[in-house]
Amino acid sequence: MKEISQNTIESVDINGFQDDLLRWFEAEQRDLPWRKDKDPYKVWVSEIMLQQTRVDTVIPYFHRFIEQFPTIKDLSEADEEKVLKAWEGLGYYSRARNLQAAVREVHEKYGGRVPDTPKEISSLKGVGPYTAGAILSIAYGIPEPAVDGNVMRVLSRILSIWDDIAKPSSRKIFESSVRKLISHENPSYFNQALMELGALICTPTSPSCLLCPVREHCTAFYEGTQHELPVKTKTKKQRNVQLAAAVLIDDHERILIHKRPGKGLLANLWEFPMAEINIAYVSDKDQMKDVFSTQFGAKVEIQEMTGQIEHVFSHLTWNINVYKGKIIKLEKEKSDLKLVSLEEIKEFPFPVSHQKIWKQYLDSRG
DNA sequence: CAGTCGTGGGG
DNA sequence: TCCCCAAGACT
Repeated sequence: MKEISQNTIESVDINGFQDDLLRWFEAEQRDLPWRKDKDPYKVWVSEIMLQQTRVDTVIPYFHRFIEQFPTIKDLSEADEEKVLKAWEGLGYYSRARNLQAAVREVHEKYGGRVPDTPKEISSLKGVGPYTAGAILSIAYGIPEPAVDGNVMRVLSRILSIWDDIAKPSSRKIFESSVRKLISHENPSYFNQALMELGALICTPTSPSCLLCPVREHCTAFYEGTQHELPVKTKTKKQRNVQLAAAVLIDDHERILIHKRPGKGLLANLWEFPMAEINIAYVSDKDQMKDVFSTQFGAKVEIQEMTGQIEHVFSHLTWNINVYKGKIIKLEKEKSDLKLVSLEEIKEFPFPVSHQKIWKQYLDSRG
């Protein structure tokens, strides 16, 4: 049996820890666009974008989003299609739809002022325990915990907490730790500093303990267990889905696109007509014609298979056979089907997988 | 709780 | 190439 210490929070010099952490953050924090002011709306947008997404990825999206939707009123009045287009490529698109729904609620119910109580802010769509604490502390200076993956990693090492951070129930342990450790003079910087430390120093695989401003407070550093913490069980591997998609053109050079359902994977994004196929079949052109005809009520002619696309999601992989074809006749108007020109297609939000399809088509077309 | 929900970068 | 991951929330 491994001898481990646990819950050493009683032995932590809380004031010393706060001082060392905050001094480091004031000197070393990155110059990030959402740190220019404390506008709760901008803090909110940044926190939603940063969910499961790297800082470097978010930066250009944040700039464009705030330029296009500078205030809560602007985002409230925007078409969802525009919002999704601004989110295109960022992933987890329900974040964008939930953000707009929540912003509309703030606009109507709170007169455009982001609420500053845990109860009210947590009731907003897309605002979970982490985001609630982040907005309350960063925008309003309220000493609430904001426990993300960084904070769990950092505190698991400092306090030698061996609970599995993959389990939802573990977050409560870290929240209660933060409540004991948090600076009431500057909860905003305290929370941001814990995350910044996790991002820059106390990294997952090779933490830079010799550069760490709080290593003197760190149990894992003393015991040499920084590479064993945090404990995190791994996820199981995903399944594969075999699909066929087609770029279908009518005799006016217009392209047929399909709007995905409002729930589930890539909800409300547009795509080229696509259907799941049985790998057991040899998917020849005649069979693909039937697939697209029945699925989309369109009389089509498939010319050739132009390529294959593999796209990996968190929990599944798409293998897409891509076809090129012509539209003979659309049976009737459907709101989720549209014929668009080469110019118009740029206005619609597509998932990255179908951006690949479009790029491949344009290349093959010369 | 366990599965769903994206994407691009890095070891 | 493969796998893990990165400032989580929802069902």
